[in-house]
Amino acid sequence: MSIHDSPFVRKLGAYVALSDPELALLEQFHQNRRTFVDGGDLVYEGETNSSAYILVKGWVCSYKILSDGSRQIVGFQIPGDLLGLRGVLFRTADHSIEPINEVEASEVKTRELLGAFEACPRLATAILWAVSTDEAITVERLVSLGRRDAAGSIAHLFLELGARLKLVGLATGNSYQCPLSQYLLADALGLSAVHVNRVLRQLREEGLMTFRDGTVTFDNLDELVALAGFDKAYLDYEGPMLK
Amino acid sequence: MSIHDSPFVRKLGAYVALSDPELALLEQFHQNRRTFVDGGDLVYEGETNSSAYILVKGWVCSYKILSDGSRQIVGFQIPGDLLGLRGVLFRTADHSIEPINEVEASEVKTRELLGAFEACPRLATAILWAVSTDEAITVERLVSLGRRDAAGSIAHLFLELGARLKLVGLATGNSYQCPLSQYLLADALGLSAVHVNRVLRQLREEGLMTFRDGTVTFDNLDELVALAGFDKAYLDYEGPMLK
DNA sequence: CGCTTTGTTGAACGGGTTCAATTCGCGTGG
DNA sequence: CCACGCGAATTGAACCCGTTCAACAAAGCG
Repeated sequence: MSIHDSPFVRKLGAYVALSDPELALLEQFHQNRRTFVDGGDLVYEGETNSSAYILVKGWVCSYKILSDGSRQIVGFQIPGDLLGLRGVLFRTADHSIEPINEVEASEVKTRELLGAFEACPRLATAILWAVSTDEAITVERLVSLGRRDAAGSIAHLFLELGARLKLVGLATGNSYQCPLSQYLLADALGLSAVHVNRVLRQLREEGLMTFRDGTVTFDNLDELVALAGFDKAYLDYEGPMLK
Repeated sequence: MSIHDSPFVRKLGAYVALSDPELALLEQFHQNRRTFVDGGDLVYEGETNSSAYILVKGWVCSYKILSDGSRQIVGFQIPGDLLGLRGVLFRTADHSIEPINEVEASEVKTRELLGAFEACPRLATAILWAVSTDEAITVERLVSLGRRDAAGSIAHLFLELGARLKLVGLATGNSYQCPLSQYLLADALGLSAVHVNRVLRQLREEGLMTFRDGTVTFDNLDELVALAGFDKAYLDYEGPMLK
């Protein structure tokens, strides 16, 4: 399997044209493959000198635990995403990262990553683009928490995940496999699991979308997009922007 | 006035040791100084080929308008912050940027910025660090919207702003000047202005903090920090990390 | 086969919204 | 100098979206 098959490498290449030495460095990043399952987090909040990971297979979520014991999920990551970068850049991880299903990820240690930035600063430029996409996603989630109601917020999240999965070739048409539980959704949406359940039923009964047995189906895409105020522009990229 | 006096340059230098050519490029960035007042946004959502700005004086907010007319403020920026980077990287701005008081900012045009990334990729590395700090701030705001109650959320925002102002030398001790209206606070916190007003009164009457006539005062810092679950670690940086 | 996790539904409660009215400071024009 | 208008702050009362508590069903698993 070639390095070019990695969704992560293809993503970076879409932002910045990559030279051979840069591709070689990225190949290095993929050497240390690890597997994670339920129970063992990839990164723990507060951990120092945590590694970054390139997610190859499966889903993870990034989250924070509050002093009252409640939890806020900051985002979900899917194959091709880079995890735990802030933990490397700032020496201490400001959030935990938990596998949602069976996960395979390439570990990139602090020294490797910073060394790569020294050797090929253009790589850092490409990663700047990737991080900016992540930030756009985080901002949309923030808007959902602040100003969208529960139905709009849920619809927006499923539309976002669908669009992101399509970009890495893991979804086609109007449905996709989704390993999230209603509890995970609740912690991501700032809602209770009970209410997530009710709103999912409502969306299903209104013929907008169905989430059942790990499968999301968009039954009426146009109305769902209108309800969520969803505009996929923030996820798309066309490149390379830097030759 | 030397280029080293710019809070923005000092911040980047704290992440990555900057060479003379890199400092010269940053000096270029400061050539095109502009002034903004109430009514004219620096960047409009949907605008193509918008510029980036280095904020020199005054405060701005980044926001999005939803289809129902409501607004979500994504963040506040203060002197030393870089604005509108995503609008440059992705050709289209995904949010608007509005001046809150009288603002001075150095405009950095798309070509300048991308040209600088070509010429000095280490600059992009430094900006990657800056963007990651911004993302950490956005994530904390997301946590507030999702899981903190109104009082905790308000307290957290004021503590965050105080800590950020201290880092650029615009606050000392237990108080600072704050140009935000209760309407701006409401749009940032996902609350109504009415409720912001009530919670501010409650915080004042409980002796925790006072926000009046444009001045924030922390009357009981310890209890306020506890109420907000505030940990300033995500704002601090010690560098340079890359020599 | 019992135990745990996830999903489902009902009923009562509550934090925050909405609507509405009042006050206060301040700039502007007559 | 004062009347007027306007944005921001303030407060009360009714309402509602989402929470909490509680019970039960269904599925997976040792």
